[in-house]
Amino acid sequence: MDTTSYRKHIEKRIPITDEEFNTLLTLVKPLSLKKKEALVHAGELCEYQGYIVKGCMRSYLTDQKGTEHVIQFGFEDWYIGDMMSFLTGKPADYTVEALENCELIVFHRNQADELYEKLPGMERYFRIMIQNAFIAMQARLISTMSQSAEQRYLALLEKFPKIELQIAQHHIASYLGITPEALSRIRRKLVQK
Amino acid sequence: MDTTSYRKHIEKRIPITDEEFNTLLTLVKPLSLKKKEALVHAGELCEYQGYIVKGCMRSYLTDQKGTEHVIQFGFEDWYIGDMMSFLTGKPADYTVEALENCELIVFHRNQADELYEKLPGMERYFRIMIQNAFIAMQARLISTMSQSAEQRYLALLEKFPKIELQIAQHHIASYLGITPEALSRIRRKLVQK
DNA sequence: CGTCTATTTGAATGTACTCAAAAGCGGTGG
DNA sequence: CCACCGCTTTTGAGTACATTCAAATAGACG
Repeated sequence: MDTTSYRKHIEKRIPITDEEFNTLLTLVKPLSLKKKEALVHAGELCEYQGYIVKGCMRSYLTDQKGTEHVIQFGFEDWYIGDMMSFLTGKPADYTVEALENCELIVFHRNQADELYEKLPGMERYFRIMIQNAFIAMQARLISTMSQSAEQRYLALLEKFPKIELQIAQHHIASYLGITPEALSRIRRKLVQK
Repeated sequence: MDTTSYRKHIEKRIPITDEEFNTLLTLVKPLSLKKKEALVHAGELCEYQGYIVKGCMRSYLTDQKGTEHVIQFGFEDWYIGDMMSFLTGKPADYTVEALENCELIVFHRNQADELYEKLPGMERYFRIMIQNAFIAMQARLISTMSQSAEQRYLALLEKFPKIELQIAQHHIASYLGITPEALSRIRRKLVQK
């Protein structure tokens, strides 16, 4: 598997030597997922955090009524997984599923201690990753609280102009926190303008 | 100022010697805020992260229409501040305000490098703090997306049974993402049962 | 081509919102 | 100690937006 983008992603945040990167590669492994396969199912322990080399994924929660809620999409060069479960060892709340055939580089939670011991710099790298995830999550909460569904949809399109080519409308609706019917009506209204 | 709870908070997550803790104390400072005073105003740089020794606070965002949205409450032994601004150096989105007279221990962003250099273990401590913040934020997003306002209100009461003694109802409504009128009606309905 | 799923459309319903006004409560000064 | 003021909470009426349920249309895939 091509690890170029993975290395670049790390080097953007912390310095890393060839030797260190090779050590890192002994602690992670490639994983292919076919469309609809999952990295983790809700209720299981999330053993891996995945770096997406190719493809796109979604993590979602199924509520008491059986409705799915998309928590996050993952695109190339993003991390995905149930962070809570991975970090705490509790069962995952989310299912993390491939929306198309995907290539991941995955990191097992049992190797976290070894990783931080052998490559202390990675502690900072993961801190930065989590910071970014936190900031993104907070931005999303704010937009949910302070904007209309239409505004959120437009903001999403602005941020990811090609999202509708990759991701089904009902998944986008779920991410926005509305029903597919509601999104369909918003789209119709926007086209009419 | 009494730093016992602060030290305990750290020791729960990482080992720290007397000497290290004393070093840490040279890098932070106590700060008192009177009711309604702010640690940071939206639009300014958030220079400090605050550890709340005593009192309670809220961070909130004011949207285009002038409506305030409570992002987070901070109670004793919690951190508060605009993480995004603190970490990135961009202007804060939130105002972080004391809801009653407060005692904080604050950490200045310019001292972050020095802190991590002198006390490398703190890198892990802050990673854990951010992880927890992320997990909490995500849980909140999920509850906003998958539960009714009434369910969210009941869940909040369960988590913080005494919250209504400390925090005004309209702030709680704002935190729940509804208007004060809507919360008042939910409460009436619950009492009638 | 046929089947299954996704998307669109329609109609009725519901939840929370806005605007407006009344009631309640707490603190301050006379 | 009471009267007043400002702010919070409650209540009412009308409205907007998204939901639910149901059905029709469109697309994707074997």
